[in-house]
Amino acid sequence: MRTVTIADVAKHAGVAVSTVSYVLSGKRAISATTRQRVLDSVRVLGYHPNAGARALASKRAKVIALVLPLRAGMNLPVLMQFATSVVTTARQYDHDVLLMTADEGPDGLHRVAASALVDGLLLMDVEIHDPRVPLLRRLAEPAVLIGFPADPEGLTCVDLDFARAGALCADHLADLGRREIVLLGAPSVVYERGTGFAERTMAGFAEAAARHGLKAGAWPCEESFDEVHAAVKRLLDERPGLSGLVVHNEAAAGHVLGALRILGRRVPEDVSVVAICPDDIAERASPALTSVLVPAEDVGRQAVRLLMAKLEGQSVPESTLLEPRLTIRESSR
Amino acid sequence: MRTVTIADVAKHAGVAVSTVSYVLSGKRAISATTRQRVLDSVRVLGYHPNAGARALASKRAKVIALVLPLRAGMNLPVLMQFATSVVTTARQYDHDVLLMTADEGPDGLHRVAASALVDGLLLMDVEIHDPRVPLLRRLAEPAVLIGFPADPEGLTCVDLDFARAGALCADHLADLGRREIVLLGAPSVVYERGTGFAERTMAGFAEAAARHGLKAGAWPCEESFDEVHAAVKRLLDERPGLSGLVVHNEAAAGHVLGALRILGRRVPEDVSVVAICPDDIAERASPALTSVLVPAEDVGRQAVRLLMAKLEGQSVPESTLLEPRLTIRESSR
DNA sequence: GCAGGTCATCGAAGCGCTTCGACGCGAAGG
DNA sequence: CCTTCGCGTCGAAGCGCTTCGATGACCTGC
Repeated sequence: MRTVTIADVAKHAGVAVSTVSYVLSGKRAISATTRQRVLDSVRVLGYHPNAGARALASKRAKVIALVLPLRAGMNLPVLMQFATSVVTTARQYDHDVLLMTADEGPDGLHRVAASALVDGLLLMDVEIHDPRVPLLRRLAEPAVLIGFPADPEGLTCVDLDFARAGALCADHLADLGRREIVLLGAPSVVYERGTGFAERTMAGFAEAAARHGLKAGAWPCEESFDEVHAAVKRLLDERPGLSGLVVHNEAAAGHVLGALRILGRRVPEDVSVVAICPDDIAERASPALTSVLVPAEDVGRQAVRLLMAKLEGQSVPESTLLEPRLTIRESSR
Repeated sequence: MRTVTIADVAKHAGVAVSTVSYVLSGKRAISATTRQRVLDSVRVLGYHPNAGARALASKRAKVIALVLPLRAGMNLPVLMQFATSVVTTARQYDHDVLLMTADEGPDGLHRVAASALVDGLLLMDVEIHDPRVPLLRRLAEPAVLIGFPADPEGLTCVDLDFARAGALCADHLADLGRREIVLLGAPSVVYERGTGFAERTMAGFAEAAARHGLKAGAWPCEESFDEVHAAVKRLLDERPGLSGLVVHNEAAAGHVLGALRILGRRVPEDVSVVAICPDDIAERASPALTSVLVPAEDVGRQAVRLLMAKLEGQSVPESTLLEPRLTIRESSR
């Protein structure tokens, strides 16, 4: 049983190969009757265009690369939601997704781009000084970045507006009458790596706190229960008047609540807690956390759309910031 | 700047196109001098073979599909480790990985296979009665499954030997002199879905417990802290003599320890706890959990190897069970 | 010293598809 | 009535690569 080719379809429908191609691509007008005949033949024979041949002739592989930082330190649920939404959205545009890990580095990107395996690139977890960015600028293939490098000039970047998110949290705590607040952030290694989003959150938070005249501070925060516990203990020792906490660290959020409980602080009576994390984590915590969600699905969808637009040759904004949304739950009032 | 083709390389090296091809594929003997000349030209010109053309001519895309269950209920870190190891291993065989979500279903598999987009398939999270299995049997493309359907006849399946894992846990607890033990498993929805590994663990556990003459039981277990807490409370009420616990649920493992602490049971003095989960979770828990790790990386590597072997036309075992390893930590003695 | 065999290389035929230019035909316009 | 146009369709030329058979050149061994 040989695989069905476009020539088989053409013969079966009694038309030329090119006619079948035009029916399938819609790039030229075809009469309704012919179109229907061809479509029927396609169905009857179970025809699927050969991806390689199509790519070769059209110079479009209909595949995009998704470069994921498959290493420790990232929040997995978010990554997954993101990946899912990228795959789903790409399929809506009739594209598939090639999975790459960041540790293939710039060479890997160059390889898939140069071999025309993919038409475009989606890079996640872009760092401030990302070695891949200079390459991207040189590449013919369009790319969309999740996150912002130091100089986004000429690139296309998408992200949650973390500065607004940080500010939103501070605003909320201020509204609740909390006067002394602290931001518990990512593990210190993340800051050292210069991942932009952590810093932008801090900046937005600090700005809003200052605007409200609050006493505010920001601490990095590790992810194991013991380390979180120790950090919260130190925090409460240094800031006995602490009444508001923003946790920008998905893995630590649950532990923070546990630590506060053990250390005799009631949430939300004594301390209001707000997290910047995916909804599922916030909801599962006890008490449920007021949170600004990282809209991983939106980011993925938006990123794919931008990439598709670029593939069409349309021009797109350099920077797309997604508006954060605060959901109020039990942990703050 | 047109992209460099094999013809450019041939001209630059002063040889025929086919010679370049043979140098690159190694499928025919080429003299050392010619080979070197060609390789130099490749380097100088920055040649990358066009993936589409290669696929078309050779009928090999050098891409495999990885079908991931990107939905709730799976353990994300494990999934990630697995995905990473698949991508890394595939690259070692000079293959790339196309990411697919399970929700494209059998049609999606058929599409990528029929369009020759991929040469083979790797399916994760195979269920007992998986609708994709009949399709796989019909497909020309080789496939490797992670997990076991009801009838693995004619397929190629890889998994941790969960029965041995369950038994290993029971053995360990018996060795410690624990006489009354319980297995806390996956959320009940997982059992209802008929995911084989959960049941096989239970079977192995029960068999070993019986062999040691232990009083044993098995409970499903949800994943939120509150539900875990409630379940553990109920468990202790019903089985006041409980002295050994096996937790086969990565998300709940940490919560179980917390619940025991709150309910006044010391670990490991009163209750020894063993988990079946990735090492990182076991290590991060407090006290650190004795655990049987799910060797996600091994599974991924092994699965890719099997798939590559099948692509070479070699015959491979229908079933590959990976031996579990128990790591003893603080939570049991 | 020549038949037979290697070894290294070449040329050309596809692989299955897209796309461009051409063509025939009926309708519209002069 | 003849030209012009546009619509629907066709044929053929690639796209860049692999692979098969062919061709010399060079050894062997009798």
